[in-house]
Amino acid sequence: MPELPEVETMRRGIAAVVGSRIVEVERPRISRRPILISPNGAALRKRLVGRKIIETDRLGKRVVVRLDSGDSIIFEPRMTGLVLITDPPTREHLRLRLFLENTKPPRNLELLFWDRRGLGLVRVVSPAEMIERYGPETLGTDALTITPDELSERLAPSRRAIKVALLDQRAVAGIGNLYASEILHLSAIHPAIGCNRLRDDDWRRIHKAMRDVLTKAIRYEGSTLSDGTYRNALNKEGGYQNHHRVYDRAGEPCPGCKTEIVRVVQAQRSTFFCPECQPKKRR
DNA sequence: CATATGTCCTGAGAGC
DNA sequence: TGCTCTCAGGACATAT
Repeated sequence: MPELPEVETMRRGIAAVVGSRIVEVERPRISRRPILISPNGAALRKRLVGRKIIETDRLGKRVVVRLDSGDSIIFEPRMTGLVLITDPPTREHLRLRLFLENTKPPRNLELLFWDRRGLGLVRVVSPAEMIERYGPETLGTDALTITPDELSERLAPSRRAIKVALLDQRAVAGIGNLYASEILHLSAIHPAIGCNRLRDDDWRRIHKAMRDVLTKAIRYEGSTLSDGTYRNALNKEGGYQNHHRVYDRAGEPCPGCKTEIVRVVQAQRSTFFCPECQPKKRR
């Protein structure tokens, strides 16, 4: 579930690791199928041990930790992954531990990757591999920096439903299933309308709603859903779930007009919307 | 080329 | 109570 707000919260939460040096790498033994960590074993240790962390960043839904060697560590949480600097939710699903040392307090820290379902991954990439895998040819412009014009240029030619198109990371990076529904409700756009049927004014509303929803969700440190999986870097719940307008609220009243919120399935994913505030036909 | 569908995974919750 | 089944959706592979 971690989308842009959750991943940005993780990134901010690990700020204390900047300036520290990696002194040891541990891959805890797990009684289930291991996640992908690339490279692995001695090669991983060689790329990381002795390296200093100079910066943290975010690329769409991935956390980036930049090293003084020029390499970057990419943490990709996918569904249930977490990047933490404190005790993880359980010992059982701890996937990677980086032991850190700093010249100033906190002197000793750990940078952890925890993942219950194990769909996430960790990758150490060179500058060239960084561009190849996550450059502008592969990954779209970040949802927080894209301009209204670029958003419509990238999406408007498509015949896909707007909700499905917003999930395409090659077009715009960072939006997932939860925030796509929230953004379209705030924009008053029906989720099944084809992108090529939207007008300039629609794109401007979508762009504004996208910024408003994502920045507010970051302010509340993301959404921890009923399964309780998502946590910030200190293993604390987010708060934005209490501000969801439609997501996972089928049958409840729309916050705008009190009509019952509807759940439909698009591209095998749940979409939530208000049939009154987000009409399919517009006059 | 654009778009659609299948796949991985765990654990919560439903239904019997 | 305890079993089986379904579902949640990140990114990517494969199919149409």
